[in-house]
Amino acid sequence: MSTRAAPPEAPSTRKGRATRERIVGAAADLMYRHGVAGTSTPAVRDAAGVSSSQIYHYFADKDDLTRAVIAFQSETILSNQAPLLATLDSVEALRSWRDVVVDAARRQNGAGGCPLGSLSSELSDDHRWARDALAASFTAWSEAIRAGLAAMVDNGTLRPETDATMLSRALLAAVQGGLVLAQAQHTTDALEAGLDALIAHIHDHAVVPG
Amino acid sequence: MSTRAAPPEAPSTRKGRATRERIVGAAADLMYRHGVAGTSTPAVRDAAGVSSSQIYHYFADKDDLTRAVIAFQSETILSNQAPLLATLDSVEALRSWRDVVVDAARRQNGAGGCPLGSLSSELSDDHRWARDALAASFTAWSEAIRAGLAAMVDNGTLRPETDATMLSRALLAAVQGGLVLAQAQHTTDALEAGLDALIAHIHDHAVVPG
DNA sequence: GTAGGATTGGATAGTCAAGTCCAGTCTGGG
DNA sequence: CCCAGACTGGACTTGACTATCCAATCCTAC
Repeated sequence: MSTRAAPPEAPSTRKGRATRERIVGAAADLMYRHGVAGTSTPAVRDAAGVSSSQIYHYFADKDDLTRAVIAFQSETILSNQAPLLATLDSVEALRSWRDVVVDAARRQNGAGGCPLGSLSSELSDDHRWARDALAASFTAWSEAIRAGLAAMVDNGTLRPETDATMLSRALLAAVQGGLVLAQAQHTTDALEAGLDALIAHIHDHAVVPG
Repeated sequence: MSTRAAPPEAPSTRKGRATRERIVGAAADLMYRHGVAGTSTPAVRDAAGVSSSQIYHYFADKDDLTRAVIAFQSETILSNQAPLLATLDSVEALRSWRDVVVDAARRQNGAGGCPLGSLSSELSDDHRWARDALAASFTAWSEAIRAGLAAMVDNGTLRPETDATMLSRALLAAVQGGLVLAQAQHTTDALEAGLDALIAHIHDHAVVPG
């Protein structure tokens, strides 16, 4: 219930911007590995190499810092995914997108899950502001997939009646669920199964050449 | 690092068993709604109508209580799912399983997500004991789905070469991912899209009658 | 009914995190 | 160079949570 206004997102000096970024980066890393509740501001302070007052100089409170972390992770993921999804022009390209996702999960044995998915699972129920931001990110992600599939319809790879919206939702659900299961099982089996089954289904809808 | 041994799971008196169950039930409910870290032992004490010492009489510490909650939720979910999955004998039966899952999510607007998925997302990275228990539950769940699909192969509904193992993993991933997205988006769109796409894919593999 | 273990109540120690305060240092425009 | 405002360091307050302790009460087997 603090009435203190949130500090501006971009500090006016170069040094200030660097400090703010260091704090967000350290917090994002810790929150990814240990959750928001499992990340104390003292831990962020040490990891970022700053002092307590810096954190509260740049952020109104821990919720405000968490907000910045959500924005940071959304930006990171979407900017990583966008180039891959913007060039979907064949089932082959879809498969290589799948490989990137699977490889990323495999590289860390499934640990961590999806940065957005983990944040959502922890925060969505109790914090409206977090849920809204995360829902928007998921929608943007799903929309990027949809646009990629739509391009495949446009270029004649997929039949015109393909429901790109539904398939993009299904693919994102498979990614999220596959990552949740990978986290517990330390295997990408479910992630691969989900994506492969859906891609096979999409392939069945491909326009048969000739 | 306490050296105190965990108390036995079943207290020797009727009253003791009832108290223990009340504590686990209250803790499961609170942890489902607010996460494990978001659930304090005082909150469990009040919700269960017991006093602090009861909790530590029946459980070695909060981790031990969390362990009991994981077991409770696994048991609850698997015993709810088992009857539906044991009778999968047609694509129609698969669709009604889908409806049960979707309706359950819709009834609470996606809030909460999957009790096991939420626990896993919060605990798997940091607590080996939790991850192992949750991985086992997910495996059992997936196996129940696989057995249902295998029955459909056996009775001739699905073609013999159907990969029931892979499809069961894909279905579970769709459920988990769909619930994660439902939690943020307050919509079962992704859950429905994932399950419907997979069921359509399975339907494509059904033995064509006649 | 009664002894002895099982169960219960509530106070409390010890720990740690969130957020505040203020004095001191840096930075950049004039 | 100089000053106003931006930035930094670290001690400190407050409050909550985990876990313990021990005396009192309740069961149940005998």
